[in-house]
Amino acid sequence: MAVTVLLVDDHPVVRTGLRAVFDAREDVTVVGEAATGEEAVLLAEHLHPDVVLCDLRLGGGMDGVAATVALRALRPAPAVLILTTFDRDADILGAIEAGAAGYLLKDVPPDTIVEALHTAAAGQVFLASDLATRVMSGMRQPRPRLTTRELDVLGHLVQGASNKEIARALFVTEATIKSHLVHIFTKLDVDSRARAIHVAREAGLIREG
Amino acid sequence: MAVTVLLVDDHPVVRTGLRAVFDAREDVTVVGEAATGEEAVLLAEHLHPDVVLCDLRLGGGMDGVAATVALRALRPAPAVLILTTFDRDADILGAIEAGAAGYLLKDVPPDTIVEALHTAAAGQVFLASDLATRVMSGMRQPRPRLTTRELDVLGHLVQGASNKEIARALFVTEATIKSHLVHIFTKLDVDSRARAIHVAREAGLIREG
DNA sequence: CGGTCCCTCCATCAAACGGTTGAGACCAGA
DNA sequence: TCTGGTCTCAACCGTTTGATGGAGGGACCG
Repeated sequence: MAVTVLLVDDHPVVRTGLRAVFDAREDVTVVGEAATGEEAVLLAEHLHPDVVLCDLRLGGGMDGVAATVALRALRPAPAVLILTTFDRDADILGAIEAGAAGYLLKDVPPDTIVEALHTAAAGQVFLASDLATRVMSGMRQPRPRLTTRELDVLGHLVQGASNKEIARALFVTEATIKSHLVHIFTKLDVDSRARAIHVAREAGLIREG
Repeated sequence: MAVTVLLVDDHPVVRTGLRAVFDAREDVTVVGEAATGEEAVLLAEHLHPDVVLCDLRLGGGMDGVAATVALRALRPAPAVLILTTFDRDADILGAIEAGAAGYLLKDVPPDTIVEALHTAAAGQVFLASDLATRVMSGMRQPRPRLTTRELDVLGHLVQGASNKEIARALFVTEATIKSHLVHIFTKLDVDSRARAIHVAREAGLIREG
């Protein structure tokens, strides 16, 4: 029997391409398309697709990870398959943690996407082999958990602000910023602000990747 | 008469989508597809398309900008239209400087792509209005030109290296690094390494965007 | 050949930064 | 109630950084 799929991507061209691929096959049925995460949740609620095929970067305020969380909270919950161009470890881990049933890069051949759809519909997880090994190694060293305040400081840090400037921006003393920085450095296992900026970007702890 | 187009994108799904869009129209004819820059140049040499529709990020060693330069060197030279997801100023400026006839974001409606194809085929430049204003403002403040050595130093800088570490890595004295940094700071108009990292990323002076 | 970059290096010095220790206040959960 | 985590602040000290001003050699070019 055919797997029912909801396409979610803010690029009309990509949706058209996916629909063209699936329409040519018997074993996959596209039941709808959405351009944003909000739209995707609304449609999934009514269409009950087996799988939602979702991009990570979406137009609206809701990104792919947030959309995944919302979709998995539905009853019955569709499987969510992430299809995107970004292969940063942080993105992949974030998606898996959010409950995604798989992570695909857009440069894979169409047959692989179909294969992943069936795997996801069967309740299993599909990960490309090279990604899988990276995820496993990433699991061993879990992403550092920064507090909201520390993320505030980090946000200014990556923009090149000095301690004094961060202090002014957050309405606290420079001593407080230093204290936060000590914790940040410890959690990120670095010993300088410059390196903190680097690993923060690598770990995907900040927006605008 | 129909515009002949060569599609260049490393994502099969996107190529399929574009082909589906164009095949449904009378005024655009797809004459070929390529997944890499090298392939694109080879095909363009034989197929003589009016326009090459090209992604910025390509699989092979040649990116969209390099491919644009190579394509524009052909005789007769096809118009090159960049279609991508990245809207960083540095990418857009780089493409225009390389001789692209336009820059489109993948979230535009298909009709806009067709419109841009006709504009490019007619020898004119097509830029989305919001991008156009940014390009103009960017032209006023041209991208800073760093020497190769300065880029070496910057490369280590953005990875969080200290002056001492950069000196060791480049087999020179710390004093030399400081000297380079003074020049880098001057050119980037900053006064701290952290801010230099930030504006270097913004300006697209370093790899791995 | 002289000029202009570029790369290299030196010395000095104030300011900023990183690391440390210690501590009080608040709040949520055991 | 006490504990743990978070956020806040302070004082101290050694190191790094950035600014300043110079200098020599090599490469390229008109």
